[in-house]
Amino acid sequence: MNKDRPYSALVQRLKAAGLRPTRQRLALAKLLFEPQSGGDRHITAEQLHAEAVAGAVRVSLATVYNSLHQFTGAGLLREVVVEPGRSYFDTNVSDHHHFYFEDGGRLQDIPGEQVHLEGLPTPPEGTRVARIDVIVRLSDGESEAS
Amino acid sequence: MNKDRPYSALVQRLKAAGLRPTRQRLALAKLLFEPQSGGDRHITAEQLHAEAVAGAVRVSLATVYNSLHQFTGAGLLREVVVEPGRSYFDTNVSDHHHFYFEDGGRLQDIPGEQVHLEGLPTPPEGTRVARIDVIVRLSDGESEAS
DNA sequence: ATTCCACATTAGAATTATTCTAAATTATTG
DNA sequence: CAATAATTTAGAATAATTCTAATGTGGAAT
Ligand SMILES: [Mn+2]
Ligand SMILES: [Mn+2]
Ligand SMILES: [Zn+2]
Ligand SMILES: [Zn+2]
Repeated sequence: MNKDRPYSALVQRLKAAGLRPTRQRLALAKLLFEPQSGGDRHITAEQLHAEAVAGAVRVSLATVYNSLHQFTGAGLLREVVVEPGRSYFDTNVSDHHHFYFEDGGRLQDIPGEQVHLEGLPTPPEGTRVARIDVIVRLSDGESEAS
Repeated sequence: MNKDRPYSALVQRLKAAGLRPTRQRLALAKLLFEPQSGGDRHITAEQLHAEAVAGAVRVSLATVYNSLHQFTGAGLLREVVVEPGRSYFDTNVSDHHHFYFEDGGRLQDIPGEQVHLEGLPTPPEGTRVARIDVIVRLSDGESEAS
């Protein structure tokens, strides 16, 4: 609605996270949190950098890494590891799980409420559960008939 | 019982997997599958290489990587990814899950039977579930009182 | 508006885990 | 014992990520 201040919501979001709303962070936040094609995103640093460059945003890869980690620290993103040597950053920070398509290397959300995990042992003394990740790895091919 | 042929069981295991029982593979298999301190192992390539070297086994890091991947391909090991840039190889190839201690970077098995996962959506057409990983990430600190 | 400085960005080098290459070695077969 | 194919290996190469140290900038204070 505000064509005059198209970034004001994002500016607030960054400020609230204690991050200065710089040109680079703002542009990256826009790509991450306001995608043209709605919905949540699962993206690597390299991919985001490529998008930025394609969108005529001047930003270094180092800054993309910095920003992704800062956003993650601030709870705006979540880091998901499915393969050695590749980190995905997830704009969906709610409790949820993932399908991982092993061929294409794509992630797809599984809403957290609909999954129930039972029978997990109590965590050892002196530790607490920081997070539970469920990753359903999918490969090509029809599933077996029952 | 067989002091004469202490490796015969491992030799069979490798042969059955279509892998020549070379000195290197045998020594690595022994470290992996016959640990002094019983129980399953979660180990990185670097760690296994260090153990081998410490045990006066001459083997290159490249061969450790090769062997770990060959063992994994043969179903003798399973690869577990919990952190970007670090692969653990798991001697427990049964269906099971993991506690991950974020501070020390250690993995601990959670038996598969005792955990029940319900409400997972059906995998998309043309795909099948290759594996389901549940990783319970633990950090230091007492858990909240209820 | 100008100054100031803590915070932010950046190019490029460095690091880390892993893979590749091509030559030397070894296990098995005949 | 060859002969052959599989295996090992040192070292180079790659890929993702982090680090360094120099430069730039947002925004508070004047
Ligand atoms: Mn990270
Ligand atoms: Mn691998
Ligand atoms: Zn997600
Ligand atoms: Zn395990």
